[in-house]
Amino acid sequence: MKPTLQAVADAVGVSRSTVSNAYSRPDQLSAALRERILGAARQLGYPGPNPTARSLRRGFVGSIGVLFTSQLSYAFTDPFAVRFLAGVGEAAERHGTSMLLVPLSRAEPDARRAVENAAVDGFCVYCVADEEWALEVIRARGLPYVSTAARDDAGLDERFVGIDERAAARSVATHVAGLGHRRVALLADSVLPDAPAGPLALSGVDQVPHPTTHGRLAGFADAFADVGVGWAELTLVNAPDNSRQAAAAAVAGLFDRPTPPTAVLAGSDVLALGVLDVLAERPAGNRPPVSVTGFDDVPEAASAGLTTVRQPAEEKGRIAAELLLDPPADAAAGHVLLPTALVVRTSTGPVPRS
Amino acid sequence: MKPTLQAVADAVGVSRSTVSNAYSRPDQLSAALRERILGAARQLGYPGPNPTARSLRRGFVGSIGVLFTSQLSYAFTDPFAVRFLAGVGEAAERHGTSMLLVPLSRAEPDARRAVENAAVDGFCVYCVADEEWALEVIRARGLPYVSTAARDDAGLDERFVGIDERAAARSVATHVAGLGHRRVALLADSVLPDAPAGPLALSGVDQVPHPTTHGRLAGFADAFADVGVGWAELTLVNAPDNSRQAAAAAVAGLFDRPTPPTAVLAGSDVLALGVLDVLAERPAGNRPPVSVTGFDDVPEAASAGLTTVRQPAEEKGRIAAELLLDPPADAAAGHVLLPTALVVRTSTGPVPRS
DNA sequence: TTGAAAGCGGTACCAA
DNA sequence: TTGGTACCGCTTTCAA
Repeated sequence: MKPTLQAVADAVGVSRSTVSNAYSRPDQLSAALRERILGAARQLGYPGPNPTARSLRRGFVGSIGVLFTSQLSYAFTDPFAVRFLAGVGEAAERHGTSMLLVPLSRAEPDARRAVENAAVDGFCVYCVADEEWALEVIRARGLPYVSTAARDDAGLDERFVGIDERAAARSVATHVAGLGHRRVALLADSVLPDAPAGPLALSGVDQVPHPTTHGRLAGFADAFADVGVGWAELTLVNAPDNSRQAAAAAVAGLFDRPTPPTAVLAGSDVLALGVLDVLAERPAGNRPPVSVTGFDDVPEAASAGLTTVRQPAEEKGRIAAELLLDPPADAAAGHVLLPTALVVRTSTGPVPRS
Repeated sequence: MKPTLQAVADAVGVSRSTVSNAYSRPDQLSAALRERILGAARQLGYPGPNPTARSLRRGFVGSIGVLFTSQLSYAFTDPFAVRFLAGVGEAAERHGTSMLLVPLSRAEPDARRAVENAAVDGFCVYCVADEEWALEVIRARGLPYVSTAARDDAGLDERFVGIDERAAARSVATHVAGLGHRRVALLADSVLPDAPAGPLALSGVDQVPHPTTHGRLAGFADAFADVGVGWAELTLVNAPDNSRQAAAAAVAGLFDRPTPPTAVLAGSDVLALGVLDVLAERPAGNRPPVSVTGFDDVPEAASAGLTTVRQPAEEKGRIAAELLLDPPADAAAGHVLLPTALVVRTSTGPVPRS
C-alpha cells in the first residue's frame, strides 16, 4: 500500500489539511511543523500529493495537449511537425507545463475517446482536417484551444495562429508562372479523404475539404488564373499522406505522359522532395527538366535546393502554446497571422524550349 | 456550469451508476436505456466522464511519460531523440495511450515537481544522466519505468532497453586505430556537469558520471589501450551540450595546436557534425585531413558521409514503451540489449603522412 | 496556526 | 438490469 497524505498526517499527529498545506501553501504553517511533516513523509516514502487527486480537486491539470490528425509517429517524421512541436515545447517549458501528445489516427470512436480522456487544460490543434468532431469534443469539455488551420466557420473569438495559406501559395505559383510554365501539376496531401494516389479530377478547388490544402491549392490556382490557365488545365495529383514515398508514388507515371507537366507545385516540402526523388531516380538522359516547388521550408529543403515558401514553424508552435497558456485579454490579439516568404532556390527554372 | 454525470442521471431519471455504466460498461444495461442516456447527454452537452475523476477512481491514467534530461525543445532538435520519440509514439499509439513529455531542464525543485505531478502510469526515462533523484521520485510514486541508460546500480528487475555502449564505442575506435591514428581527441557531451567547453584533463574515464558518456569514452579508450595509447595520451574534449554549435565551439582551437589530433571520436553524430562544420569552415588550403566519427547514425550522418555506429533508434523507443505498457512476465526479458553496427563512410581515412 | 467537514466527478461492489 | 453506498486522495473554506 502506497502511503497517502492521510498516513503522513497520522504519523505526525496533525490533520490532512495541515499536511496538504505543508506541500501547497508553506506560508500557512510554521516552518518547524512543516519540516516535521516533510521529514515524516520522506521517512514513510510518501511521494507528495497524488497528481490526479490534486487535479480533480483543483480543477486543472498542468499540462496541455497537442492534437495530431495523423499518427503519432508521423508527428516525429514530418520535419515541419517536429519544428512546430519544438516551439510548443519551448513555451510549455517556460510555463512549467508538460505536453501531452494525443494521436487521432485510429478509427473515430477510439480517437474520440482519446480526446475525451486526455487529462489536459487545453489543446493546441495541429492541422486538424475535417475533424470538426474533435473541436466539438474540446468545446463540450469546456477546454480552451488554439487552432493552426483556419476554418471558414471559426468564431471570431477562436484563438488561432497560422499563415495566409492562399496568399503564400499564390506567391510561389506566381513565381513559377512567371518562369513561363503553363503545363503544371499541383500535388497535395489528402485532397479528398481516401482518394487514391495519383491524378484526380475535381471540378473545382472548393471541393477540397481540408482547409490548409484548400487554401494552398486555391492560391496556386489564383496565380495561374492570372496568366490565363484555368483550373481545368491544371493537373491535380493526390498523395494519400504527407510523405516522400506517397509523393513519389503519386507522381510516378506523370512524366511519361504525352504532355508531361513542366512544373510541379507541391503542398509541402516533404511532397516536393518526393517528386525530386522520382526525378533523381530516372537515368540522367531521360530526366525531364521539371521545376518543383515545396511549402514550409523545412531544413532539408535548403540542401535540396528547393524553391519553397518559408513559414516560421517553431514560432507557430510557440505562439500556439503561448496563446493557450497566457491568453491575451484582447480577443483580436488571439488571432495571429504569421509572415511567410518566397524562397527561390535551384529547383525552379524557366520552361525548357521543346 | 458544465454538466456532470449526475446531471445526466437526473435528466434521465436513473442513478449515477447507470449513467457511468452507459459509458464504461455498455453490457451492464439495456441498449435502449443506454441510448436514452447517451441521447440526454448529447442534449445536455455532457462530454463524457471527466478524465481526471475517472483516473482517480480507476487508479490509472492512460498515458505514459517520457522524461528528458534536457530542454523539451532539445528533444525535438536532436535527431536521435526525435527518432526515439517516434518509436515510443508508435507503441503508445498501438496501445491507445497518449504520451506526456516531461521536461527536466529547470532547477531541481521545479523539475522534481514536474515528475511528481505528471499524470502518467509510468515513465520512459530517456537519457537521464545523474538525475538519480528523478528515478527516486518515480519509485516513490510506485510507478513502473524503463530506462535507456544503463546504470551500475540498476537492479536486475529494472526494465531497460539499450545497447552495449562500451563495446559499440570500441568498435568504431578500433576502426580508427586500425587506420593508424594515434593522436586522437575524444569529444563528448557533459563529460562533467558544468565543465567548460574545450579540452578537459581527467585522470581517468571513471570520473565521468553520465553512464552513457562514460560507456562510450571507456570503449574509445579500450580500443586505443589495445594499440598502446593510454588514457593520458588521448585528448578529452568537453561539449557543454549535445549540439553542433557546442561541438564546434569545443574543438575550435584544437586543430591549431602544435600537434593537432589526426582523428576526433565524437560521442554522438550531432557532435561529429559540429566538428565537420568547423573543418569545412576553414579555407581549403588550411584544412587538416582529420578523421571524424560519430555515434547513433542519424539521418544526417549518411549525407555527411560520417563514419559512425548505428543503433536502432525507433526500435529503442518502441521497445521502451512496449516494456512499459506490456511488461514481460519473465524479468530477464525486461532487459533488452539492442544490436549496433559500425558504419564506415568517408569521414575516416588513413593517417596522412606528415 | 491548525482542524473539521464538505466536496471535486466518478467507479465498483453488492444488494435488490 | 438497476440503484445504493462507499470511497479514490486531495484541497479548501471556515471556524476554532
